[in-house]
Amino acid sequence: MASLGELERAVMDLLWAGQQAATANTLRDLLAQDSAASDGTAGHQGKDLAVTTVLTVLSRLEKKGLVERERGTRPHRYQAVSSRADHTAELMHEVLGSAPDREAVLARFIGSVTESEAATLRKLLGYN
Amino acid sequence: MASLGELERAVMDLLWAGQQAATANTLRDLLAQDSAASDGTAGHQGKDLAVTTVLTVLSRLEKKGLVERERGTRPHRYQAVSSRADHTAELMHEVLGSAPDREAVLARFIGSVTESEAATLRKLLGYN
DNA sequence: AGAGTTTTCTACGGTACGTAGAAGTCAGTC
DNA sequence: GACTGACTTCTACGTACCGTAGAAAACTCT
Repeated sequence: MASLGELERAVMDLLWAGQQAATANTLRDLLAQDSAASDGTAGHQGKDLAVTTVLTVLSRLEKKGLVERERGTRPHRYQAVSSRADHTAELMHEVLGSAPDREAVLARFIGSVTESEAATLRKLLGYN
Repeated sequence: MASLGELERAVMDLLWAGQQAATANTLRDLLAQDSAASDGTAGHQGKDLAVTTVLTVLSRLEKKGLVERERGTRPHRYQAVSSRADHTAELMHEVLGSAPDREAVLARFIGSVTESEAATLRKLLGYN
């Protein structure tokens, strides 16, 4: 229960990128900017969104436990509950846990890892 | 683009478990059996499905590239395109690739790995 | 109290999935 | 070669999720 839609994902990316809590308006502006990056690399594409749209998405993300909001300040400020790295790692564990034969999965996983990733892993596992 | 619904997942689990290609009828029977396993561990739960339901799901899985069917034999026979381990590992890579800071993700991932998993990983990465 | 800002409520269209009946196709029989 | 039974395809409906946003309510500041 943790899959994200395209816009939800875009919002999370912004929250993860900026380390500070942001308001819905700020996020809407950032989304507009991003979509204006029409350099072909694409990404999200599209016209400016209504603030209510952003707020709806933020509410949904809050319900999913990915986002936290400060209700004290008047323009509520939103921030990611956990870092992107943490979230992604957790997701990876979820995927790994979805199979009964974890060892086999890890074997395949390692089999197609890049050399630099392998190096990172060796370093991380080294001391022990 | 690879998330599965509950029934789709149950069908894939059966195809992954049985190493042989199976017909829709066989799968329907297996699903009925599984759901009868009312030992509280739950899992999928539910009454017998219509064969057409199973066929629809199989078609969708085929379109997603997860399942392959032999059209030659009359009761078509279905089988998983790749093993569960392969599929799961691929998913893990997808998740890992969804973040720009892979190193950081791997660090968190390794941080919360069980000891036996860590051992497996060390073994797999050892020779090099 | 009034005006502007912000949030909540409600809602609609699209897509995915569980579910299955109706209709079409195929293989073997009389 | 037409008929029957098995199998497959087509079509469809209900639910849930997501993008999207207007309408209404709540709040703040003057």
